[in-house]
Amino acid sequence: MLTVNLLDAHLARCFSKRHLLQIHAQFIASGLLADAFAASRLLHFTTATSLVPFPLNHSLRLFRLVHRPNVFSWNTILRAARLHGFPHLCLRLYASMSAAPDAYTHPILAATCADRRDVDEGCQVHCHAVRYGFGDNLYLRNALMSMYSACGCLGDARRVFDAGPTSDAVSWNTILAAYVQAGEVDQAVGVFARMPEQSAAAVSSMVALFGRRGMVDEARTVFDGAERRDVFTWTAMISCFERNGMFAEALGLFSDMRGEGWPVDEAVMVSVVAACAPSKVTRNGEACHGLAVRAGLDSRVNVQNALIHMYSSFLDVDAARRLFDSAQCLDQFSWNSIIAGYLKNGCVKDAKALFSAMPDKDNVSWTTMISGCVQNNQSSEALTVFDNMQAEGIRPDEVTLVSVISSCTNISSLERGKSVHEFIRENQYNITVILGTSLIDMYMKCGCLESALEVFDTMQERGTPCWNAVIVGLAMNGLVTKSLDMFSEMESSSTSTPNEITFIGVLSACRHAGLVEEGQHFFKLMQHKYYIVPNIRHYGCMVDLLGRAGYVREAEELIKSMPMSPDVPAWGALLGSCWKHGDNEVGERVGKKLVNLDPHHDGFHTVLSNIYASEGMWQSVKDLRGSMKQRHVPKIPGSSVVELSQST
DNA sequence: TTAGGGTTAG
Repeated sequence: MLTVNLLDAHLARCFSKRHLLQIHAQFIASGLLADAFAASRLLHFTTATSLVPFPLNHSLRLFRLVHRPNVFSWNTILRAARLHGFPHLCLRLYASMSAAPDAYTHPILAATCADRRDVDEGCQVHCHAVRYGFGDNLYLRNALMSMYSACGCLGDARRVFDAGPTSDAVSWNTILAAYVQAGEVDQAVGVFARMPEQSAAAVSSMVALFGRRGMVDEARTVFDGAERRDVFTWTAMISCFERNGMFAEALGLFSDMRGEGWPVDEAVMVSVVAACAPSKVTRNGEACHGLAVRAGLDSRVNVQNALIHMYSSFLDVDAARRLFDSAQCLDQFSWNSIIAGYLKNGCVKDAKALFSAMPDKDNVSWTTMISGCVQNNQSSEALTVFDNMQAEGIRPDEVTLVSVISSCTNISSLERGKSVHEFIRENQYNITVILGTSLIDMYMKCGCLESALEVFDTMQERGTPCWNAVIVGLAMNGLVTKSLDMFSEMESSSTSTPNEITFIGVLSACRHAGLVEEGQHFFKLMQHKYYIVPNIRHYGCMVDLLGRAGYVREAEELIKSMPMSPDVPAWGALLGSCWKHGDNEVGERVGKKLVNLDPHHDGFHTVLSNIYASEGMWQSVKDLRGSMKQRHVPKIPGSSVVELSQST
């Protein structure tokens, strides 16, 4: 005769399907089905077993045979339905419950509503639980918080958190996760600071949140001050460095992590491989690949994908392709990465072949093709791909539209640009900083200043790139005063800080209008107020500005003081100015320099020979003429030199 | 019983 004790003993030794079915048979034969407690024991075992192919079906069949299932059995079957991927069954089962729910019942139901993101049913569960008197139960409140946050109702989650008499570690981690997932930095920071115990999970998610928002210092502070760290925490910090362009720091921290004896897992490997990708030195990346192989992680699809991306960045698309071809498992990332790899390496044909062969093209796949065409100077083709994307019914996102708009800019198609802008308005896209910037840039380059400024005026969030597009665009269109006014406005706005591109804009505005004093003022301002080290383009602008205005000696001084070697356009601009202003002494020095720098450029030979001619140095003229490729060059060389000087 | 953390492609 089977008793409950005997049943438990059997179940503890049950390792085969055959044995389980024997237990079942005896269970039914001995009439234990009428014993709600015994039934609950068997039911509990069957829901979790892998001995039968469909344990839920198996359990449901058994459940229906039980005479009067107790609430434990009901909870067991509800939990099983949820865990086996049938959350929608749960509320139907709940509605037919023959036993009164207990404190365990509603948390399970709340979790199923969270799984299905169904806040209406979640609310009903909440009401039921309160009506049964479980409103203050901590487990219930934690489950409800999670449900509300999964459904995007952060306010409700917070109300549940604040309303209860007590909260535990789960409550704190849940409300923190709610804010982190929603990207609510301020709220997350507040909760994190008040947490009685900052778990490794909490630290990891804060570091990751700061990392996503570009707040590297804040992430570092939390990481350094953490009492508890685990592999997740290290990965979050490494990834934070990686995604914010601090690749050396990422690799350095990985080295520290290994030095402390932490194991290397898949996720950290992915981040580290990603940190190796942008380097021109391939040694670190190859070492990481070796490490992945030794750790047995190189066959993981995510590591494979990161490696495909890395070898593509090393311009070794063949190595990337070998990994792609030999992978046992490919996912969306694999396809998108290898296609991006071909495009980065200029192989548009190969990219297209893979693109048409790939099984599911998502938004990223299409965007990869569009931006790849743009990178490879095939902007018209990019627009064709965009048309096909829309014909396939795939919704472009802001990143897609940025590439599409830049195609319009590249082919100077105001008409298409306007229609894309119209599409953006009709579909109520959020004009993000990058999207707004590309629209402004498009209108500016097409000469539609009004439309450009209209976009700028209607933007909610104006980042530095938008201001730059306006300042540079106005300067480019000859509206120098307006451009400089916008710069002042930018300086007085608290949200954006000028960067090196801003100063390229203002300096070229000054050059355009011959504003020497203003140019010198801005050149000092960028260095002393904003601590921006001038780059070769800033120097180029200043040299040209000074030279054109006749300050040839000052321009020469500046060019000599450059910390980097001046490029041909900078020297060329100065040579043009020397000729224009008749400073043959400087002109000769600069001309000689240029003839050495670029021996095939006949224009420089011509200017220099003209300088020699005007000084009556006929032998030097003859020598120069001998080294020129073309015999009949125009005598007055201004045009070619001027052209060069405009290259900024 | 309940909840929670890190990773890759445009």
